[in-house]
Amino acid sequence: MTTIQKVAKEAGVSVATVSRVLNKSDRVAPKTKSIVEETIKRLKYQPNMLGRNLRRSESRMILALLPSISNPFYTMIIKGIEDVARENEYNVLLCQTNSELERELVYINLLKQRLADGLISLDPTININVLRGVSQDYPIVQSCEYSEELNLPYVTIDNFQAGYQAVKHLISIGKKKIALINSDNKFIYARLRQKGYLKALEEAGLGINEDFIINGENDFESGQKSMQQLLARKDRPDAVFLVSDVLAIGALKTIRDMKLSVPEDIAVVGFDNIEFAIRMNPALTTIAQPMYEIGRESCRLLINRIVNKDVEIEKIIMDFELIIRESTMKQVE
Amino acid sequence: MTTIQKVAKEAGVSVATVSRVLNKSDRVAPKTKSIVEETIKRLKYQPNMLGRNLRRSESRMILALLPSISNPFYTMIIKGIEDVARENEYNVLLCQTNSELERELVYINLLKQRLADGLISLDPTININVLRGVSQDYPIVQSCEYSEELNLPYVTIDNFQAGYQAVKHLISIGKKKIALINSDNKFIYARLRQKGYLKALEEAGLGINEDFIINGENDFESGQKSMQQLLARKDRPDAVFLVSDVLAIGALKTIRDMKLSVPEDIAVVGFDNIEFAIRMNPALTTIAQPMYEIGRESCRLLINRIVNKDVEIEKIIMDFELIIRESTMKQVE
DNA sequence: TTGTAGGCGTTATCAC
DNA sequence: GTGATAACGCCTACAA
Repeated sequence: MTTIQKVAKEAGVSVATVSRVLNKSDRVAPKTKSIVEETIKRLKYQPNMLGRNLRRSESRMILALLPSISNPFYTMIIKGIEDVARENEYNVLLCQTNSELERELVYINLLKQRLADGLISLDPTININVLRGVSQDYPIVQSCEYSEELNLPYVTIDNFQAGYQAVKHLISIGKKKIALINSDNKFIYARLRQKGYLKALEEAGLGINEDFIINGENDFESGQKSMQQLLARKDRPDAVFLVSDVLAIGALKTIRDMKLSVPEDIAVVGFDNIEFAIRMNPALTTIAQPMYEIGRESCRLLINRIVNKDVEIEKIIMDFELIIRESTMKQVE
Repeated sequence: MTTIQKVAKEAGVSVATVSRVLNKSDRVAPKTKSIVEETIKRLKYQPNMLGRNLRRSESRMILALLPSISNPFYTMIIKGIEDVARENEYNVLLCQTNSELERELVYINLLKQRLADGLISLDPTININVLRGVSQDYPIVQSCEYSEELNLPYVTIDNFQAGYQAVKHLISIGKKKIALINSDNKFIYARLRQKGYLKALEEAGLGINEDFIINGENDFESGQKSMQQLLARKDRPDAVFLVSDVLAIGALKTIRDMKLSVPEDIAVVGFDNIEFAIRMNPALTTIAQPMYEIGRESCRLLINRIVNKDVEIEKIIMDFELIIRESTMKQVE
């Protein structure tokens, strides 16, 4: 293996000089510099990051904790995180927790073992007290899902407003019996979107039917099942707001199986605007979050904190957008 | 920060002893051991992996090179890789190359910089000669996509047989004008599946129409466009085999837009059996690969090679399965 | 401008 | 069974 020692010897200089050339910081004579650079190239020398990392006491690795990369919701967020990381010469370790506490702890240990410099939490099942403890010692940023109790930076959208707008839209196209298929209320986004849903109904003078609110997992399966449950009722809803496109895609399958039509029998609004949303049959009305930007901002905040532990704690609210498609529109024949 | 030194001092032993306890390899007196363990717990000591990695000259990090995690095709493969990695105390860095050479090179540099111990290549756009050069110095395994020229371990399925079976199925349901929407022929899987397609047609005495074979990108967009191209023809096909479900989903959208029915007007067979396939309208007939197992095997081979550079070069062919669904079946009303 | 040398935290080879 | 101590490869005062 070519080490900095060999380069130094070969170039007839000290390791310090080679190191200076490598880190282009210090002043080094142009002539010496070119000799060293030539030698580096000739010996195909690449610095051993294991040595550098130990010396600098950093890993230049960022953790992104998420339940599963299979959820298309995370795709663009991850891309945003990775882009900013790369711009700042960090690598990103995607940590699939499968929402299991045990896995989360394994990854959080990477921080303690110095294998990662910071962590972006995208969906914590973790005990809030554990997170609080860790966040005192290591840089942590919350993305999308967050806890106000923790005084940590986060990036999110106004989920209350988003839920409110989604349901207002359904009301505006004449729907009166609007159901909500939500994920677990342990999530702050779930609680906020539900609040928005309730506010919109109240404002429109539509009564609230508790049976029209269903909480469950956030996957296809659950979307299908929850929809079945709603459609089995005598007084079935004429519209449904689902807190994710994945849920909505599951629901669309159920609706199709029951030979009902969208949006005539049931209008459907999803959330996230994942790639598939526009390709569904019918194309899905949904709330678009600026996922790429959310990812970028999250990573920016984290790196700020890694570089300067005492930087101001930013809390960023991004804009969202309601995208109206076939699932709430009369089809043009 | 708690270091091994502090633990040693606190426990009244030498760092060597603490290290022995940590690595549970060497014999150490039960009494000493328990004192050290107690001290470790009390001081909440966690070994600094930066130090260990430098000393051991390993990073315990595995690279998985793939174009994009957004392609659901990779989801279960990645899970398989990660599971085996974790079982062997490795971490996996998912490297999205976006099929750009430049990015691939960045990640391959991580090997040279000792930040990774090995690499699983899932879709190389990289120059074969570059890969050959790297593979002499570092452990590399090819997964799904591979090059026979490189004498490297790989895990894949019999893509020729798979293409052959898919098209035979279409023939068996009475289709005669069968098109192929393929990805780029630079991929070995693309060439093999095409060969299978041709063989099935020839065997059935169906002529080959060059215009029925379309090569393009492997994404929704391309599936949509290629299908448009086929349906614009006067003698349009009555069936199409697409080399990925993602392409097929795009194609289904086009077919729907044109108000044609599946499978009556056009039967559709995809490839990969991604999660969405069964949830499409109509549900998609497809070839299922044992993706999770492919991932596991790939990682197993890689770790074998990391541990022992001179281990036998295994080449593993896994089984596939044709899954018949609505897109090639008369709908039961 | 350049070189010397200490140390980052760990493991592993010697002695004892 | 245990303890010194020398690496691993790099960076960075401090000297020169």
